[in-house]
This record gives sequence, structure tokens and C-alpha cells, in this order.
Amino acid sequence: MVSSRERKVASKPDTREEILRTASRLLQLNGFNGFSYGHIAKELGVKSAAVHYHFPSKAALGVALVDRFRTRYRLWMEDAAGLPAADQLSGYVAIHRRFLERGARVCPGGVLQAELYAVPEEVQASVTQMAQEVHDWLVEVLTAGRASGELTFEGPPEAMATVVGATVQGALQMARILGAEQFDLAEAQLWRFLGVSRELTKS
Amino acid sequence: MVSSRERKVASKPDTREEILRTASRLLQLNGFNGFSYGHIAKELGVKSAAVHYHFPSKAALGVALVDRFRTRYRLWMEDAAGLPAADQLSGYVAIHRRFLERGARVCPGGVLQAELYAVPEEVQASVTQMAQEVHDWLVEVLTAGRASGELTFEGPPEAMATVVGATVQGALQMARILGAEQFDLAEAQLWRFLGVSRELTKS
DNA sequence: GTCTATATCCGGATAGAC
DNA sequence: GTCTATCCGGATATAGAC
Repeated sequence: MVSSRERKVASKPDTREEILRTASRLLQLNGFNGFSYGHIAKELGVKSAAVHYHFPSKAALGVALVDRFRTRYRLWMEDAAGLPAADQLSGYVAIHRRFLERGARVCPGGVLQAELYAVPEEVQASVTQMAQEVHDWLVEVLTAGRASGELTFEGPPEAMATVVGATVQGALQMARILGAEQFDLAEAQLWRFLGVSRELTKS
Repeated sequence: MVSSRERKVASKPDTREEILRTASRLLQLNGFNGFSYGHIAKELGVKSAAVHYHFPSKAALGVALVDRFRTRYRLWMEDAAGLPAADQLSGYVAIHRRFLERGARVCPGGVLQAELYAVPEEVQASVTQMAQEVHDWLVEVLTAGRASGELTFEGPPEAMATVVGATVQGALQMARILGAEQFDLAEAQLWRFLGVSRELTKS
């Protein structure tokens, strides 16, 4: 699927992609207002003007970051669509736990929500869409999971979705201070509330 | 409060205090890196140099903000110490819901955790202490509450504390995007998990 | 305590050479 | 595509007058 035209001859694996990866890491660590073109450029060994070439404005960069994350998310959801509800939820948690493992990062969506009114409007719009999509997905999975008998939680799926999403986001941020174990504790607790014995669905 | 001009000349209730209140509001709305001396000064109708007089550096201002919040918290905890566990937890949630009501703000502690590595070290230290204190308090209340039979949740109090804290923080941030109702849904769900019928402890 | 003025630096952004 | 050079504005911070 890779066109023959764009084979990178050894040491030139697409600067644009590297920018996105670096920026993504910085976003997860420091927040949107906690990194700059200069930071990205320095890490990549280029000048900030080069970054501007690929992303004219920081708003554009922010939107690209969110949309990239959003796309991956959607692909993953489609991929996991057939699985049991518990497995889908397990994957959802695992995705977030990975942020933690990669050096105390937090979810890009979460940190952008926290500083929502301090980021460009275009970015706000993208974040809003992503958050809504993820929330809808959670509601869906929880609804189906309970209908099929896989899950046995109480209360409306809508409320449960908010608790699951908020717990994951919040625990991720909290884990930086209280330690990574807190995230695992929170996860274990969620499984109890969902009526799932975790050992069974360990991925 | 009223549309009539505020006579700031007549009533002079400590500029320092007004700075803290304004900065606190901006912090809750935009995050630590989302406001400046200039913003504070403009809102108060003074120059930024005046703000520097009261708080020499932004780190100092940040620490003052956190410590002020921390102190209030501690006083409130002492105050509520005698109450039933459900009432204490209810108050805890209410404190946070108030942020929401005051114009889609989030918890200062929460937003600082989100951008933790992008704030001055002194501020990080204060935030860490506050978060630890609140967490310890939650564990205590939950432990005592279950021991007394008031609460009937499953799992270790430690894990439940993380879920409660994370849910509140996360739901607050999420409510900006998904709507304030989400916070209430999450709260209701928490009460279910705690085995408390919410109507009884409505404050 | 607050002001004016200023120093310094940084961040976002653009123009044009290579 | 990346560089050098540069502009602009904003942010932190300080000095000294009032």
C-alpha cells in the first residue's frame, strides 16, 4: 500500500511524522501551552521554521494532533467491534495505561479538556468531537454488554460511561502524583463495578 | 455584582486578596500556563507591576494559590470531621460541583495535575502535598464509613478513594464538553457504588 | 502600594535565500 | 524542505518615581 514513490532512503522517515510524534509526546507531558515550536525543533535537530513549514500555525498543529489520535481511536474501535464487551473495555483501559508506562504521560484528550479554554477554538472543536465519540462508544459497549449478560453493573449505561471515562482520565493524571499503582487500583475497582472477574479477560 | 460601578477606591479589601481570587478563577478556567500577570492586572484595573509587588514571581503566586486552597480544604475537613461518612462525601462532591456552577471551572488541583510538568517545581510540590492529603482523607472516610456500616462498597478503600477522586476530577473536566449533567450522572453512579441512597443525605 | 518605564526573553509567525 | 534573518507581541521581572 506504500507507493514506490515515497520510500525513504534510510535516514529520512518523514519529518512531518516525527514532528507529530514529538509534539504528541510534549502535549501529553506538558499540555498544549507547555510546549513550543522551539522545543519540537530542538528535539528533532531542526529549526523552528521547518516545523512551521509542516504546520503553519500552532492551531493547525493542535488539530492535526487531535485528529490523528481520533483517527487511530476510531480504527481501533472498528477493529475491536466484534469482541466481547469486557475485552473492548479492557482494551480501552490498556490504551490509556500505556500513556502512563511511556513516562508518566496523560491522555491528550484529557489534558486538552483540562486546559480547554486556553487552546485555539479549532482545537477545542476537534477535542469536543473526539470526546463525544469516545463517550458514545462507551455507552454503546456498556449497553450491549449488559444486554448480553456480560456486564452486570447498576444504573444507566450513560452514567456508567461517564464514570469509566472520568475515572480513567482522572486516575491517569492522579497517577503522576500518587503513583502508577493508583491507576491499577482504580481499574480493578471498575471491574468490580462492572461485575467482571478480571482474570478472565486479561489481554 | 451590580451593574453600577464598583467603588474600589472606597472599599479596599486588600488587593492581595483580590489578586488571589482573580488568579484563582483564571487558573480554574485556563490552567496555570493559560493566564498571566497582565490578565490579572487588567481585570483588577491595575498594572502588572502591582501584581508583582504582592507576588514577586509566578511560582510564588502559584504556591500561594494552591496553599490557600489547601488550607481551606483542611479547615473544611476538620469542620466535617464529625459528620456521617455519606455527608462528608456529599460535601466533598458539592465543593467540586460548585466549580462547575461558577462557570465551567475545574478543580485547581486537577488542572495543575494535568499540566504538572509544565509548572514551577515549587508549585508541583504544593500540588503533590494537597493531592496526597485529599487522597488520605478519602481513604479515611471510606474506611470509617464502611466500618460503621454506613457504606457498603466492595474492594479496598484505597481503590475506592482513587475512583471517587478520579471520577470527580475527570467528570468536572468532562462536563465542559459533554455538559454539566454528566457530573450529576457520575455522582449518582458513585452513590450506587457506595451503597447510599442519595435522597437521604441531600444537603 | 501603585505607577511608569524598561530590560529581557520567549513564542508564534513570515520572507526569502539555498 | 530547511535554513537564516527578522518582526511582533506578550510574558516575566526589575528599578525607581510618586
